[in-house]
Amino acid sequence: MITIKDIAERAGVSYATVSRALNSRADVSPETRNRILELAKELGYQPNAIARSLVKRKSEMVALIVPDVSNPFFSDITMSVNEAAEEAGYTVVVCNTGWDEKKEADKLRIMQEQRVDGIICKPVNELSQERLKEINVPIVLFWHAQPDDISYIEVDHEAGGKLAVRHLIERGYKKIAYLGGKLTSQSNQIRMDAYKRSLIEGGLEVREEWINNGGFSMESGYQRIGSMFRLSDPPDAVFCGNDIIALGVLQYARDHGLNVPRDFGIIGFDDISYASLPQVRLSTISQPRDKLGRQAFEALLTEMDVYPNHAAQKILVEPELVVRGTT
Amino acid sequence: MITIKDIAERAGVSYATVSRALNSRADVSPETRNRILELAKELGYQPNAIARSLVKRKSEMVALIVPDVSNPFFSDITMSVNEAAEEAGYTVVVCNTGWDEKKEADKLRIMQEQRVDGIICKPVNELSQERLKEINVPIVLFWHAQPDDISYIEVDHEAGGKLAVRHLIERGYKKIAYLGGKLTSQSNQIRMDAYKRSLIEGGLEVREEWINNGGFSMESGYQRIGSMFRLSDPPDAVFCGNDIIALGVLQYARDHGLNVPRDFGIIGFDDISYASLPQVRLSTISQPRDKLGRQAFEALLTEMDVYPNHAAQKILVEPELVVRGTT
DNA sequence: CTGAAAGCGCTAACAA
DNA sequence: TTGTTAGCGCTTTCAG
Repeated sequence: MITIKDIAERAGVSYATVSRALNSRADVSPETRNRILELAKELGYQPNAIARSLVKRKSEMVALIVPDVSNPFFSDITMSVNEAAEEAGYTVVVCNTGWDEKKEADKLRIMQEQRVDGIICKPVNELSQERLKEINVPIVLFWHAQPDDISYIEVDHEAGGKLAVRHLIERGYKKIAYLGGKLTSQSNQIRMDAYKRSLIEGGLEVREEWINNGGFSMESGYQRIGSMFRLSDPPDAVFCGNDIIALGVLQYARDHGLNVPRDFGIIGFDDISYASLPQVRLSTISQPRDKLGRQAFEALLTEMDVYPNHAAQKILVEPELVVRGTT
Repeated sequence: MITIKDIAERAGVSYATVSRALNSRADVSPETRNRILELAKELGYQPNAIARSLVKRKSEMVALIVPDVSNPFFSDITMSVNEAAEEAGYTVVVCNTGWDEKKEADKLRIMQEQRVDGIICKPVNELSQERLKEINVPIVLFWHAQPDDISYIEVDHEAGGKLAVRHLIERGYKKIAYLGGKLTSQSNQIRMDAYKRSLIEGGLEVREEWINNGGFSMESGYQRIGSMFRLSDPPDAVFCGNDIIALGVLQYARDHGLNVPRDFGIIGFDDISYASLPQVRLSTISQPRDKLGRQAFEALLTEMDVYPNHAAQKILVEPELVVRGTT
């Protein structure tokens, strides 16, 4: 591997001069500059970013830590964060926690050891105060974070929940169920609360047996709606905590000959790409992933700017109702 | 940020000793070892991976360069590479090229400057000899690479193409079209050749107007099958270069009241997760993404082992026919 | 405009 | 078992 010293030797200058030329600083004579640049190209010189990072104390890398890259929602987010980062000259390290808090802690640690300049993270559960204390790097969360000094960005789940339930009510459904994700998920909580409130506002009853929280998977949705249909008084519509769950429900409906949306209404949350597929056409609450990703990165940028102070940005992105075939 | 020197000072030892203790090397007395470890924890010491990388000339990072992370196929690959890498103690940097060769070249360069220990790459097009020369890092490609000294892993597209077309013929379709991806894509070429050969073997005619190559998107599939249906003699089945294209075709069929599979047969390639969705049920050729990802990383590991020599692994993964509702 | 020299934080000989 | 020392490849004062 060839270094600036090699170039310096051949050019007959000190390696400090090479460094200056390569970084196109003004205080180098055009002649030596060009000579060095040519030599660098000729020798196939590749700057060592590691060495540079060490002295500059900046890696030009940011970490994106998500629970599941293969989940379309997060892969869209990954995409848009990547785009924004690239424009700003940053490289993104994508980490997968697999919804495992231990792994999450590991990734958080590893990324700090790698001295990334900042972290964007969708935590599995709420990050404890201790864990937050341990993080001494600019960070932006996809989460309704409580601490004042932490920046977050999120969709307005409250508004989203209302949107969904009101829509169901307008469509004439009377027995609306909620099939949520993990109970520990705060956004799930918020959606569920909005669900309950909207039900009451709409003059409908809140029935505990129509509320169920569990995994964020198709299988889980399939299973859980199945149990609900075995109730003596089953629901006639369901608001799902995310589209994946809704897809499971749709599959169940299909397998059991239910007519959607006539006999049973389904609305999801997220608007993942599946949702718009032919013969899926899931009604849902759209989270604008491109906006989320971009804004998250921009928030991180300003956070990095003011670090170690905090910009404390609290960004709430408005969701949107998308009506398709299942309601 | 606290360093080993800080710890050394407090512990009253040289910082070399601290380094030894922290790396749990044998030649440190248990007492000093424990003292140092405690001190490190107490001070919240976080090793600087950058500094370590600089001296060890290893970053414990590998790059995964793909055209589109948000494409379910690649996000699955990303997932499985990630898993395998993690088990081996590596961190994965995921890069997105957006099917843009210029960007690809950039990413390749940047990753080398970051001194990743290895690269797994799905090139947009075939990498030129020059470009290959410029890469002085262990690399594994998702591609039928020609050079003897380059390792690659790929699905056996030839076998996949045969599988698809033979299946269509068995089902009784007589006028089978091919809707491929970019003509410059070698795997697309191979599938198309297999398509033609299988047609001939099956006693069917190869008609140029039933062959069309274009973008790997739903929109593209939708548009292109539309043009084909406007032919005076349209096809009665189509083998699509990937599932995304097939999804576009399915949408077209649905929008135009075609009965699939009775009037028109559709088979895709990849078996992305959409394919198994309720009311999609796309017949397809499955590429085992978990296996692809894992094996790619393992190949990279042995490649890194023997570097700068080459292991020259040529791995062909067998695809599988998955029959669902569209054929 | 250029060179000398001091580090960035760490590992790894080589001595002691 | 521990300390001393020389770097890894680069940026950045500070002189000249």
